[in-house]
Amino acid sequence: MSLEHAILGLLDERPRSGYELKTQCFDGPLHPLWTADQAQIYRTLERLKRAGLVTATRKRRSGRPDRRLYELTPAGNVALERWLATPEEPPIIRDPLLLKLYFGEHTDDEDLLAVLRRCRDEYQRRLNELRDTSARLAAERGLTDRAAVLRQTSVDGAVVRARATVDWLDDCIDAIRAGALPGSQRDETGQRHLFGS
Amino acid sequence: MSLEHAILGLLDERPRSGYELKTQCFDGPLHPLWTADQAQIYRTLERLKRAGLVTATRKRRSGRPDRRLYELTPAGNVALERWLATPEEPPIIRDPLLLKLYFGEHTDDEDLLAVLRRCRDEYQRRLNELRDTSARLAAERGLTDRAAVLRQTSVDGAVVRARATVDWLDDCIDAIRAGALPGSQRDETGQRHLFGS
DNA sequence: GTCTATTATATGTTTCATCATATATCACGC
DNA sequence: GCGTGATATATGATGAAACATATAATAGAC
Repeated sequence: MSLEHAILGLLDERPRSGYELKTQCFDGPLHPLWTADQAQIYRTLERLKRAGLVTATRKRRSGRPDRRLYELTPAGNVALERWLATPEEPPIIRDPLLLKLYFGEHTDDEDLLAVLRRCRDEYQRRLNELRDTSARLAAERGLTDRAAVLRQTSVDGAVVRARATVDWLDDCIDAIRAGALPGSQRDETGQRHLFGS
Repeated sequence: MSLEHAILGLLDERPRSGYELKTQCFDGPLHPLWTADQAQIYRTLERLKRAGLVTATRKRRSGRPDRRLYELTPAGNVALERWLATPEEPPIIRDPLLLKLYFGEHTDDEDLLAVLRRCRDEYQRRLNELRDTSARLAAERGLTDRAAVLRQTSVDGAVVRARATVDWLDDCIDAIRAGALPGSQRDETGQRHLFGS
């Protein structure tokens, strides 16, 4: 499971608590790349501990509730490195938006546009978030820092997809607004189309 | 759930059996957009039947085992149209490849390249599959056919992402091969980098 | 002193997806 | 007549993710 290894990667930097993993990592710089539920994080930490890949130590702190600091064991480090060097199939993407277009024959232009615009705005929001993350990584980094360059590369991978999607959605929206869909209210003649001609 | 509605969309064209949905649809033209396990299809059909959105009739056929033909009820049609016109959040994407780059500080260049190339090849394979699907849709369609244009648009949405991803991976692979990563065996000086300068 | 927000961890339930496996009919080759 | 492959449906087990809820300590406001 990838979440396990994401957590191992984060603990490889330094020991952290479940709370810190959630609030400082998965809700922070990692958010546009991988999100995780709080419940899932604690259960995964427990599982990693049972597997001997991390150890936990309870820390008492004045002024705050106790917390459990997790850190990598040598076995955890090995598991992380092995996972990092192992090629993997890219994930299967299931996007309801594509289905709504695919089956959209009887949906009218206005409804289609509403569906497309909502997705466009959300992809734009994610793109902005990715750019923020990228800027923050750039600010932290030294130019000879392998880790920082790889992080930017990783964020960049998410950026190119988000940008391609926003551009495609903009094209779709413009075309439909121009009445390019056959059978639309704006296309009584059937002469103009999204594709071809 | 989107699978439910994908099935409603397919049954809206014509009545089909579970087997046909699997072999002719989800393993066919729909494959690059949405895949579904056989077990999941039959269980979803059962659920749609219990919800009154489809009806099933057992068909005896000489030379073949019996099959159950499912068709939309009026309620099923309403549910489909309502879903189609409802905007929805785009899915959260969790891509292990991005994590492997993000945490790749201690991975050496050769291992990184192997990971990237494997993903590149698989995205290229998917891109080819999408182009086949697109070509088959284009061959079937009349130019004034709203359904056909929307299907091509939908496939096109998947195409632009796959292409953007392949291009990005090509850039990454070329850069690493050129020794652009700080700390790599090929970059003893630390002077050349993937980003900046 | 009580209420609220923050910090911190934990458990129960449900849904979706995958995998494995079971079962049955029929065509066809041999 | 026996195995094999295609057609066809179904169930059990498991895992990943989401959502809700519970609990508890402390700080600070009022």
